[in-house]
Amino acid sequence: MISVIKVLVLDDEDAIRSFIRVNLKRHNFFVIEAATGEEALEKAEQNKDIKIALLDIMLPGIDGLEVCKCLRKEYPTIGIIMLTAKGQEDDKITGLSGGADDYVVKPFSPNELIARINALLRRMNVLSPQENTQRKALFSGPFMVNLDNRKVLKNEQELELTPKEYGIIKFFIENDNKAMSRNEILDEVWGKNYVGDVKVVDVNIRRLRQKIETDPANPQFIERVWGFGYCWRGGD
Amino acid sequence: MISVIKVLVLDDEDAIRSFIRVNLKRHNFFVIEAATGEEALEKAEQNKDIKIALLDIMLPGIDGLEVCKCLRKEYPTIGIIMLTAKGQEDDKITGLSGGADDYVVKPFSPNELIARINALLRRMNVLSPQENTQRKALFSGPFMVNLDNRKVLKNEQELELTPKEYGIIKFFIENDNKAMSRNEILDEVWGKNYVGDVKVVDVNIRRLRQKIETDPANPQFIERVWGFGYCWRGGD
DNA sequence: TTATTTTTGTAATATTCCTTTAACAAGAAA
DNA sequence: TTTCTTGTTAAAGGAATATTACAAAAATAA
Repeated sequence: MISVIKVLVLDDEDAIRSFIRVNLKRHNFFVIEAATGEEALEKAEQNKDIKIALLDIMLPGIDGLEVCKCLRKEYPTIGIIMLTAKGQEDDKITGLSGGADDYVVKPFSPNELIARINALLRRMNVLSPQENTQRKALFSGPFMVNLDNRKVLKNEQELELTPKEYGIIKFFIENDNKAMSRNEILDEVWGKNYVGDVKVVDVNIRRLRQKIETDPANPQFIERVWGFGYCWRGGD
Repeated sequence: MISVIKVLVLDDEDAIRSFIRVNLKRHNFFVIEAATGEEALEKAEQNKDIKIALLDIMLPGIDGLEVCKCLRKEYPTIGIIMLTAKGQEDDKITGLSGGADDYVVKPFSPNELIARINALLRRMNVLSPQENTQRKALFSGPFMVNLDNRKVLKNEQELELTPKEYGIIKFFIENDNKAMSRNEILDEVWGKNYVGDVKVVDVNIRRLRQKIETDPANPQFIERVWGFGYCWRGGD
């Protein structure tokens, strides 16, 4: 049974809140937003079942650290992740000693944020075993790569991938929208010591396309980059 | 999630502020202007989320260096680029030791300024990965060359370029407004070992023009330089 | 172990797309 | 005009990629 997980997001920048909201919603989190420390505490009061709080440290007025301490005191079971800008490294320690469970350094990718939240949820033991496994994963478009059991889903549908195919799609999704040369793929998936023709990449790409593309003759996820290699287009 | 990046521009000359404003806006920066040091500090006070400050050094009253030091002290995470006039080279050291992150020597081209800002933003790590990718790009007039996924846009519209065409336009834009001989182009795009007629350059230029010029019969971006080669005119 | 299945690499062929060549036209300079 | 440079076009040629079949190797099961 998949219970909805409520996440409180505190950041004064609209753009960042919006960025976080969109990405959390995509992963079925219920998002509660706050632009100020006061608002955050208010929202927490109203929603006792918040599981995770994402708190920006740098804020006008009551800052993220204050909010962190208050939340920790009032709701000891809540998971707290601090959002810190690079260069505020010192704040990490401050944040963690202030009762936070983890921190994410801006800029973070949606996938990193999701990964941190999922990791924290796992540590907090609020997940059922199924959910627990489900949350060790990469996401891209309709794909989910479960790093735990090495299974890949497309639209909740399991794909039957071979080890090489799994390696390729994982590498691609880790490098969304970046053109990768055959040799980069070879080094990553086959290892730097591999001796043999680079052409193996082509053949394996072909097999992978056969399995993941809606119309393998007109690939939309694995794009070819003439004279260079291939490029993953998750489309997020 | 393209969050707007606020840039503070301090220069006493209207013309220069205007020049910078126009070009920054073109690249989706939010521009905050100040004509005096006092005004700059005021504006900074009002806009805590300024990411980048462009400060002219030579100013009546509080000069750019003073402003730099104040900003650095009050807002340590802000990125500071000094604008120095040619001949004030000494100021470079002064500027950087005063806490600046970079400097640009006047007169500068819009593209140089944008490139410096983007490079600094990347160093500052304030960009989300997507933005970061977006900013690993070259700009020239309506063109954007994404170095990450090797795509070229003209007015946000993707162009379908072949590898050679991509190589040529990239080389051109890296050398905006500089006449390039056929052999320089050949060496860069085809490689120094290439054996064959230099004429391939002409033919490929022709095809590239076909794809990028509004009126290929009257090229405005790729200009011919009689008896020498070609020259890119981004028009910034 | 042996047998069976699955996965992977190789190689040959086909296909598509890109590059080069070459011949001619047009334009500029002498 | 004559000569040289550049632009245009078409077609040949070549290179990169896709596809396929088969064999080898590895993993799995009996």
